[in-house]
Amino acid sequence: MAARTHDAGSPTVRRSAAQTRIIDAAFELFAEHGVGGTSLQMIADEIGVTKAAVYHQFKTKESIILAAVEEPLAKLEAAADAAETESPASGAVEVFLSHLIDLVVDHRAQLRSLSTDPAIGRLVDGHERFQRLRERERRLLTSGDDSPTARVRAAMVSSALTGAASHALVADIDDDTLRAELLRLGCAFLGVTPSDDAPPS
Amino acid sequence: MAARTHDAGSPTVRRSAAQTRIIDAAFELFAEHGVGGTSLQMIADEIGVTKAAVYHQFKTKESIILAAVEEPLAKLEAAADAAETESPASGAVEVFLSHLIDLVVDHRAQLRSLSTDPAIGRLVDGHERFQRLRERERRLLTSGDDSPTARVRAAMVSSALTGAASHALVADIDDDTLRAELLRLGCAFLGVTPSDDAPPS
DNA sequence: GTCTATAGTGCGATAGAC
DNA sequence: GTCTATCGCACTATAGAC
Repeated sequence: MAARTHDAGSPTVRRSAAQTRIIDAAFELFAEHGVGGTSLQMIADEIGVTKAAVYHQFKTKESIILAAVEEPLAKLEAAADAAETESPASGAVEVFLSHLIDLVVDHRAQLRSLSTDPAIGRLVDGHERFQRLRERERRLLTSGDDSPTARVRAAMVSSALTGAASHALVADIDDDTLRAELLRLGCAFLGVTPSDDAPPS
Repeated sequence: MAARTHDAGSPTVRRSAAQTRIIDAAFELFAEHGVGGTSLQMIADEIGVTKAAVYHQFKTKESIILAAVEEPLAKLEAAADAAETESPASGAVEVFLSHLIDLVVDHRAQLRSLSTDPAIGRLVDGHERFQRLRERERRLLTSGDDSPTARVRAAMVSSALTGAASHALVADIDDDTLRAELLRLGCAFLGVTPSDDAPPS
């Protein structure tokens, strides 16, 4: 079994088994074909039911998209929670990076396209809950520094972690190695000295 | 006028004015809605013609997608050319980064979603020309080092530049400042000491 | 919870006039 | 180079039986 630094915690939203199967299939298909390139028919086919059965669980395609991104975004919120709780605050960045890396490596086959899909972005932008989340991420990654350098650095590290975990260049690297390298290089880039309570190999 | 380190060079493919209008509109719409979320009708409406007029210029939607990504990919090839020509090779990485940064900042409103769009990825993967390009990018960014650390670092810097240039966090930073910061931070991350023949402010 | 069947719309693509 | 008109199909979404 792989070493894992953090646990997932309890689910934010209760769902039926049928709903879970739909959003799992949707999550995979959205990543593979894009949201705009995924039809309800493809989702229904994937789990072996008809479109009508899917519509019984979710009234619109939009609600499926929201449900599909709910879990990763909830985990990102949990990462911000854990980092902001850190005291003294000096370890906050590393804690946040560590949780963030768990998240992106968990979904390394999916997150690259999902995190930049315009349909998802537009949907998420409409929810203040997620706007608050982005503000928290910004504060954590910039440590409150509003200078261009700090903001560019924050944008780079955020993009680097999400993008690199899903990059073809690292596809054959196992999860544990990838997590360790991302944390080491990410901390170095931000000028943080990582504590070496590394997961055992 | 903004300071620019590199010039675009001559076009790789000759196109009619009508074709140029189509691919310009398509490029914007693909970035805004995703390839799967952009219809030929939307492209036609954007430039004020009918679908049939678009089909007269491009036989399929696929050919429009390919034409839309041709220019940025040709510029990426030019960046690899310039870097590989560099002698001694020690400056190759910085030259490549510098050209790459020009490219992503030029299209900072579009490249984030386009570079990860599954429809584009699938199309580009089918062309050996672009597979060769990815191999060249890999060699340039890893300096030939195949270790996990080097590959993760390469994936991070590649994702960081593309992602950060289009990131909401840096939307209000002007192009020149953004280019300078990306080059400085990118070089630092790769352990390259940038020559300071910076563009004049 | 899943099904068949269908409404209504928009899709990619084509034919042929101007 | 652009148009009108259209084909066949897939789409989101709904109604109602089981």
